[in-house]
Amino acid sequence: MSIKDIFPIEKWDFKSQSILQGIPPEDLAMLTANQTEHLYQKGEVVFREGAYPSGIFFIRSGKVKKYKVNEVAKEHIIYVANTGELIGYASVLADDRYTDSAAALEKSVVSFIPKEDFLKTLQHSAYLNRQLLKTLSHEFAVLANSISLFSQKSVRERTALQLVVLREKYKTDEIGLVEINMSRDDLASLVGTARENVVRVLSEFRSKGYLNTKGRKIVITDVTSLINIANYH
Amino acid sequence: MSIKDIFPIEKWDFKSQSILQGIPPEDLAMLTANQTEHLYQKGEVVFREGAYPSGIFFIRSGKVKKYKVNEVAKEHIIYVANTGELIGYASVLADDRYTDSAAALEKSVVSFIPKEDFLKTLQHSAYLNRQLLKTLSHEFAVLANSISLFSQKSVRERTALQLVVLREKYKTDEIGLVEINMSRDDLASLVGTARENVVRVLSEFRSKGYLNTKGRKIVITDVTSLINIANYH
DNA sequence: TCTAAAAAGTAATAATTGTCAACTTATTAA
DNA sequence: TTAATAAGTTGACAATTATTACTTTTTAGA
Repeated sequence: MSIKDIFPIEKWDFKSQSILQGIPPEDLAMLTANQTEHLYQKGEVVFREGAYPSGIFFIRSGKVKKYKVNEVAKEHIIYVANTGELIGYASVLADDRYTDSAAALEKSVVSFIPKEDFLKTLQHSAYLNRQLLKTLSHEFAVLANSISLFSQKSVRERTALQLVVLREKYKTDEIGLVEINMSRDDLASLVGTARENVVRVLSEFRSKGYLNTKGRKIVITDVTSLINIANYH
Repeated sequence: MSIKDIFPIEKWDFKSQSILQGIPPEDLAMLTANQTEHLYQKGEVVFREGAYPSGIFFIRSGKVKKYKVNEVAKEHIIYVANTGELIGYASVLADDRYTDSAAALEKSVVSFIPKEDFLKTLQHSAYLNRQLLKTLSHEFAVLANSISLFSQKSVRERTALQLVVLREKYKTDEIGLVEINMSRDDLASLVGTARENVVRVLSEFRSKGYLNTKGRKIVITDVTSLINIANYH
């Protein structure tokens, strides 16, 4: 049984991978003509909120957090972008500054595509246009889900849900046990609460046998129970 | 002094008005060829989450709330759409069911444009494509702001902020005092808390001279103080 | 492999928010 | 106009969440 039968993962995942999948080769060539590749260390910033976008980013490997920082320097993670996803493009399209920051959650390889190439390709490629509209609309729905998550669920429920979502994101090709490798601080700012609360909830889940932890690593052993706690009908 | 000098209203407002503004006449003609108009009474539902979209909606007059309903039938308002805004189009573009519901907050006139006309116009109009991409990207940023609002601000701060935003939405053409005419239940589900909490915060603001209330109507007399409470730097 | 430094985990307590009950003020329809 | 109904308001209290202070474990570098 796949998790998709019991949990609507698509409500929480952007799948911007699809943007470049199936793109006509000549459009892709135009888009990637001047791309550059860069290795980001864990914690390294890809772009910062408020800066003017000079291009878009494609995650070749690794994971990147998208987050906002408040007045007292506390982070709030809006989304965890995975290998194959495109980030930073909405700000280019809105002709606005970056509205959030992005930083590598683990060692990641990211390609940079200059704004000019992106916009030029957009003028030529009906396919890219269509895919962007479709993807953005979906991402919009995902964010709307996140908002009601915050306004209507408890810390315990939100933690359970984010763990289920993270488990999907940390899955590797080989089927087997999934290790979620994320600091408690990052997990807390994803759930939207204090680190202590996340730790407490994790302890409870551990004691009930839903998961194991080893240092920062989390292995979920009973997804079904977590899905029930997240209360998704 | 305009409010724009002290408060970034664009961070909280979709401005999807711009989608149809400046559209070439022939594109507009194609889009609106088969539109129908309908008067919605206060509270009447325009579309419901989970339904398959058959078209998009243009608000000719009035205000429409976009909301989600949870398992215990509690509403959460994601956004208040105003006269001139387009709604329901993201679901058509994502080729998905409606991901939220829409209902009139006051007597409203709404035009319906069939999905086929919308998609056909989209294939012909580079302008519409560009505007939609730009608008969706901006709306995405607005939702991201709402998420951090929830995760990082108290009920009191959120209430202050939503009042400032609502004041802009309830402004009429004539300059003068603005009456926010919204039920406490709707205001509470916009702020994301219980009705009682919103009432309490309103009482405090009233006693401090930031606003007056008369029944459900709210008149803000000191926006600056509210902006300071919302803590927007 | 040893050892600081960083991160994870725990407990107690304070602050905020949610819920219930009672009551007052508006609104609506007979 | 008035009775009935709905909506708004207030207070008390319970539940949840944040904060502070601290111990234990893990990690990364010498």
